[in-house]
Amino acid sequence: MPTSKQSKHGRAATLADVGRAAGVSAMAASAVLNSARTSSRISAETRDRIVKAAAKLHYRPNAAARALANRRMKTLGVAAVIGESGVNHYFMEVLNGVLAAAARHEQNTTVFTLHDWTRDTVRLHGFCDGRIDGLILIAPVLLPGKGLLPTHTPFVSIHANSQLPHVVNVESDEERGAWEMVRHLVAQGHRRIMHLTGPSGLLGPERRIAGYRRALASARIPFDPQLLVPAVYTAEGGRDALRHWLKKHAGKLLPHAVFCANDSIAIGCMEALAEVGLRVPDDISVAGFDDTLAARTSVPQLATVRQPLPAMGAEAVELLLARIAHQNEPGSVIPDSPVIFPTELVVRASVGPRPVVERLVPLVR
Amino acid sequence: MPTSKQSKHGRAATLADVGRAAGVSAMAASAVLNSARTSSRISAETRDRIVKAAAKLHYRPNAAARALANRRMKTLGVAAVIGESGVNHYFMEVLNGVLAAAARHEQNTTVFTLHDWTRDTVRLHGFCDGRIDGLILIAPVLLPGKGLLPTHTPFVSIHANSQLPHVVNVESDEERGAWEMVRHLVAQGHRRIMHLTGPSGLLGPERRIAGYRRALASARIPFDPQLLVPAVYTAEGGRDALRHWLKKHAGKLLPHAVFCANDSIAIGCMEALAEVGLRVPDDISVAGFDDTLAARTSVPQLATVRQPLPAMGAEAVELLLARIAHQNEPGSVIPDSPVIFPTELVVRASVGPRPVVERLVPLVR
DNA sequence: CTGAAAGCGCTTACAG
DNA sequence: CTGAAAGCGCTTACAG
Repeated sequence: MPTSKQSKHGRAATLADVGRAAGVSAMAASAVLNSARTSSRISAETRDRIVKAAAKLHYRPNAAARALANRRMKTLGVAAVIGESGVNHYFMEVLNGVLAAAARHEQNTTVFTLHDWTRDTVRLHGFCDGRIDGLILIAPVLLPGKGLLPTHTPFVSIHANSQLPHVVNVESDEERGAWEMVRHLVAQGHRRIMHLTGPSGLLGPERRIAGYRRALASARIPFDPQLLVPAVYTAEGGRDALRHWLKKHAGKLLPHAVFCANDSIAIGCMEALAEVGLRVPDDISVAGFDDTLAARTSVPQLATVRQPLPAMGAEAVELLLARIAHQNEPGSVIPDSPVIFPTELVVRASVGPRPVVERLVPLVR
Repeated sequence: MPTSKQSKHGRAATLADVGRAAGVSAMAASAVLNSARTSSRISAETRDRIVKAAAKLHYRPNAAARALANRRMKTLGVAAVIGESGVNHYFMEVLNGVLAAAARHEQNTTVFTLHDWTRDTVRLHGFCDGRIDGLILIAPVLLPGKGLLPTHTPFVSIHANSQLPHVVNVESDEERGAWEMVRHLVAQGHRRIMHLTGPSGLLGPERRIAGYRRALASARIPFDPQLLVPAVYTAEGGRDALRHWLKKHAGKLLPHAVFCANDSIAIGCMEALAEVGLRVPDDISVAGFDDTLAARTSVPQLATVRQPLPAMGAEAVELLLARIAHQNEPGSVIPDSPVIFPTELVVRASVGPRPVVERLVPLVR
C-alpha cells in the first residue's frame, strides 16, 4: 500500500480537514485555532471538539495561505553584506540582537546576504515580494537616488552610510565615542596617534575621523595627514594597511598609539605589529571600536569604544514593527528621525602609558 | 487627493493588473514573467508588451501566493540554539556556509533561534508550516522519541548529538581529529594531558574523548580520570572549569597541555591560565577544536583541529535541496547515511614543547 | 453562536 | 499560441 500511505502522509491537514473531523465548518475551526479575538464566539463544547480534531490530525496552519489572506508574513528581513572570508563580528552581534527581539515579538527573521551594496541594490526589490513584512538594512552603502528602495515595504537601517529617504536609521554617537577614546589616549601621554580609518566617503568613518580630530585639537596636537591611514573594515585590511605603512616609514619615529576604526582592523593591526616584534602596549598602544567578541578575546584584550550592537539590532526590530503596524493606519504620522545610542569607552590592556623612550619603526625587509 | 494617492500606491501590482495593462490575461502574464518553461508559448510581440507593462507597474510576484500555489517557498530554515551571552562562533561559521550555499541556489534562509533544544522541541513543529521547504538543525540535542520531528518537512542536521530517524547528518571525523591533536601533543613531549570536554552524554564530546583516549593508549600513557574535566561549550565554561580545577589542585603537578573540546573553551582556558600567571605555551600548551575565528585571533594563536564548518553548512544545504526535490518524486529512494568531512590538524603557537622543568599549579586564593 | 461566500495572487491542467 | 476555470489554505465581512 505505498500509494495509500502516500496519500495519507503526503499532505498536511488543512482547516477543512479539521472542520470535517469535528463536524463544523473550516471557518469555525479557523476561529478556534488561528484567530485570537473571534474565538469567544464558539461554544466551549465545539471548541473542544475542534481542538481535539486538530491535535489528532496534527494540524498546522499554513503560513503562505495565511500570509496571502492577511497580507502579513510575521517575518522580518535582514539585509547585509557578509564577506566570503569568514565571519563578520559586527554583523553577527547586530544579528544576535535582531534575532532575539524578533523572537520576542513572535516574528521570524529571514537573512538576505548581498555581495556588494551598490551592485546588488536591485536584489533588495526582489526581497520585498510579500515574504517579509519589512526589511532591516545593516550598514547599507546606498548612493542617494530615486527609485532606490521599493515602496510598499517599510525599512529601517542600522549604521546607514548615507541619508536614506523614508528610512529610520539606528546609529550611535560615533563622533563622541572616537573623541573619548582619543582623549583617553592623550591622557595616557600619547601624542603621535595614528588613526586607521574605514573606507573614505562613508558616514561612519567620517564621524570617527571627526571625533579623532576634535580630540587632537582640544589637546593642541597638530593634525598629521600621514597618520590618517584608510583600511578595509577587516582584520586583513588592518594588517595590510599597517604593514604597508611600517614598510614605508621604516626608521622613522613610531606612533605612540593607533586608534582603529573598528575592532577587526585593530586585531589586524596587532598582528602586523607582532610580526615586526613590537609589543602591545609596551612599545605601542592600540585601540579599537565596536567592542565585538574579537576585542574581548584578543591578547592583550583590546581597549575599544563599545557600541551596544545587539541593543541596536533589537531597536531596529521595534522601529520596524511600529512602521509595519503604521501601514495599516494611514493618516497617522510616524517619526523618521534617527535613533542614537550612546557609546561607552572600554579601557583594556592594549592601551598603556606612553613609552618613556621613543621607538622607531623597525627596519625589516 | 490623499485618498487617491493612497489607492494608487497602497497596493503592489498583481499579475491581473499587468495583464490588463498589456491587454492579455493574467495567465499569459504569469507565463511570461514567472514561469521559465511555458514562456515560449507566447509570441514575441505579446511578451514584449507584457514585460513593458510589468516594468511600468513595478510588478513583483507575490511570494506567499506563489508558495501557496506551488507548495514551494524557496526558503530554507536553520534552527539553532544561540546563547544570550553574545555570539557563538561555531554557529556563525556554519551559518555563513549555509547562507552562501542557499544564495547560490536562489533560496532564502530563515533563522529560527531556540533557547534550549529539549524545551523548545515543540517550536520546531511551528516552523514547519509552509513557510520553509526544509529545515537544517544545527547541533541539535534531541532525545530519541517518536513524533519528535514533523513529517511533511525534510530535515538535515549538522553535528547532531543523537541519532535522528529520517534525518541526514553532516559531521566530521571528530574522533580522528581529537586523536591527531593529542598525538601531536604527545609528539611535543607532553604526557600529562588534560581534556576539557564538552557536556557529557552528547555524541560530539564522546567522540573527542574517544580520540583522546585512543591517542593516550597508543602512547602508553595511562588514562587519568582527574584530567578529564567537563565544561560548558563557551569561553566562560572553559574559564570556570579550569579555574575550579586549578583551585582544587593547587600545589600539585601542572598538566603539560590542555586539549579543549572547542575553541571557545580553549580561549576561556587561556584566560584562566593568564589569571594565575601561567604562560602559554612556555608553561603549558593549549589546543582547541573547530578552527573558528577565535582560534585565529587569539594571542598566542590557538593550535586546533579544523572542521570545515562553512563547507559543512553548504553541504547541508545541498542535501536538503535534494531531499526537497525528492518529495515530489515518490518511489525513488534517497540515502540517509551521514556525510563525514575530514578534520585537519592546525599547528599554531599555543602548543609548544614540554617545559624542561615540571611546573606546579600556583597557589592563589 | 454558526455557516456559505468571496477573495488574497498565483499556477496548473484543461479547452479552444 | 492563448484564455476561462479551478484550486492552493486561509481569513474577513456578511447573512442567518
